Amino acid sequence: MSSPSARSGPETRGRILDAAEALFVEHGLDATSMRMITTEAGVNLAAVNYHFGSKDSLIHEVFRRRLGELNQSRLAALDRAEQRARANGTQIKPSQVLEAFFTPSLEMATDTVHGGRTFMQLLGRTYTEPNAFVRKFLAEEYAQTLQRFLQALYDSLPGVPREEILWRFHFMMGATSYAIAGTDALQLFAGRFDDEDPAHMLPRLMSFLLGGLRAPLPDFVTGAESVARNAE
Amino acid sequence: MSSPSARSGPETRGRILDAAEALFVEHGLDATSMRMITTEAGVNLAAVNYHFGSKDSLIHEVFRRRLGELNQSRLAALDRAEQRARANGTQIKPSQVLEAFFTPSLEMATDTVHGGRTFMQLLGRTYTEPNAFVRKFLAEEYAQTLQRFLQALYDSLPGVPREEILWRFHFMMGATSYAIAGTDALQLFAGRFDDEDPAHMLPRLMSFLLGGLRAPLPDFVTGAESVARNAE
DNA sequence: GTAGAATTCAAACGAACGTTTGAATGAGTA
DNA sequence: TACTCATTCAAACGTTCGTTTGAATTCTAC
Repeated sequence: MSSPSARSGPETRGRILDAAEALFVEHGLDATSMRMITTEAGVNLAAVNYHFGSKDSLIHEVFRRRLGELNQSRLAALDRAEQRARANGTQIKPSQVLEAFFTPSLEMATDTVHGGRTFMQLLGRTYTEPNAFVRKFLAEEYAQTLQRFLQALYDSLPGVPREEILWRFHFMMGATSYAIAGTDALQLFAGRFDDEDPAHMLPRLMSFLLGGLRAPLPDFVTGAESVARNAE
Repeated sequence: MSSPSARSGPETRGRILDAAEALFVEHGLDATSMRMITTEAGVNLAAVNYHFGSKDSLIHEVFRRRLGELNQSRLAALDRAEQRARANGTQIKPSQVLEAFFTPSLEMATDTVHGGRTFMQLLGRTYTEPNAFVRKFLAEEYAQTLQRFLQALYDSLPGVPREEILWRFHFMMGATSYAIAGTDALQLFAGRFDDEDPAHMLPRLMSFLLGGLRAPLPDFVTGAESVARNAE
C-alpha cells in the first residue's frame, strides 16, 4: 500500500517511525537508506535529521517506543503471577514465569493492526545484529527485565543449577526469536506450513519451550542421573 | 593477530575468504567493506574483483565452501543411522535424526582451528539475514538436506501430524542458531555464563531440543489429549 | 632468455550514502 | 499587519562505497 499523499502535519514523526520500522524489517538496518525512509513516509529527506538528529537516533527511537511497552507488559504479567502465588501460599511455577515473559511477545506479534507484528519480526532479527550501537542500547533496554525473570526462574526451580537454567533460557529466546522473525526467515520453510495462524503459534511455542525446560539435564551435569523433573 | 605480511602467492583467494569470513561475523555483510577485507587479508583492493568478480560472489563463496561440507556431514550421519536401524530391523528414532542434523553443526562450531567456529557464528546470524540474494542461495544450498531430514523425522514419528513436526523443527533450528551465534549475541547474557565450554553445549542443547520435541502437543491439536509421547 | 599468460598494483570512476545549509512556508500571537 | 517560531523544502556538502582501468610485476613454458 503505502500512501505517500497526506500533506504532512504534526504526525511527521510518527510517519517516519512507521516507515522506518517496515523498511528495517524488509531490508535490514544498514540497507535501509534515509532516502528510502523519507520517500516511503512521504516527507522531506531532511525531516529525519530535523526530528531525530541522526539515523542512529531514529533506529534507537524505533526500538524504544515499542520495547518499553513490551517489557512493561512482561513485568506486569510476572507481578500478577507472583501475587497470585503469594495469595495461594504456593511457589510460582516455571510455566507461569515463561508465560509471563513470552506471551506478551506473541501477543504483540499477533497484532497486525498497530504494527506490532512488524516490530516483533524486526526485533527477532535484531537479536543477532552485529551493529555495536544497536546491541548496546538493546542490552540496556532489556537488562532490568531479564534480571527479574531470571531470578523468578531460579526461585521456581530450586533444585536446578542456575547455569543450566541460564542456558535453557538462552535456547528459549532463540527458538522464540526465530519463530517470530518469520516462518520464511530463510525461505527454508516457505510454503511448507499449512497453518500459519499466529494465534496457534503461542500454544505451539509454549508447549515446545516447556518441554525443553523440563527435559532431563545432560549427563555431565547430573552424573548420569536426571534431577530436573520438578518443572511445571 | 592478522598477519598482513606474507607477500601474496597463490593463496590470495584463501586469504580473502578467511578475512571476509571473520569480518562478516564481526560487522555483518553490509557493514564490511571491500577495503576492510583486502586490508585484513593483506592484498590489493582490486584482488576481490579479480578473483571473485564481485562482493556478492565473494559472499556466496564464503558460505558455499563450508556449507557443502557441513550438509554432507549431516547426510552421511543420517545415512549411517538409517543403515544401523535397517540392520537391526528397527525404526530410526527421532533423537538419532536430530543428532545427525545438529551434531555436525556443533562439531564445526567447536573447531576453532580451521575457522569452523567463526563460520558457524556467521551462519547463525545469517538465518535472519534480510538480504534477498543471500537468502536465495542459502535456501538452495539447504533444500535437499532439509527435505531428507524432514522426511526422516516424519517417518520416525508416525503418529504426529507433519505440521507439528515442521513447527518444532523450526523452533529447534532457532534455538540452535541462537546458541551458536554466540552467547553474547545480544550481550544480554554476557558475563552471566560460568561454563562456556563449547564441548558442553552439544549435550545441553540436544537435551533441550529433545525435550521440546517430546513435549505434549498443544491442546488445540490433540483435542486436549497428548499423543506425542513416542519420541526418544 | 624470452614470449605470453596470470596476477598485483596505484589510481581513478560514478553512484549512493548520511548530513548540513539557508531560504520558503505555515500557524499562532501582539 | 508585522513578528516569531517551528517546520518543510530543494540543493549541495564531503565521504565512502563497489567497481574498473591500464600499467607494472611475477610466474610458466618453450
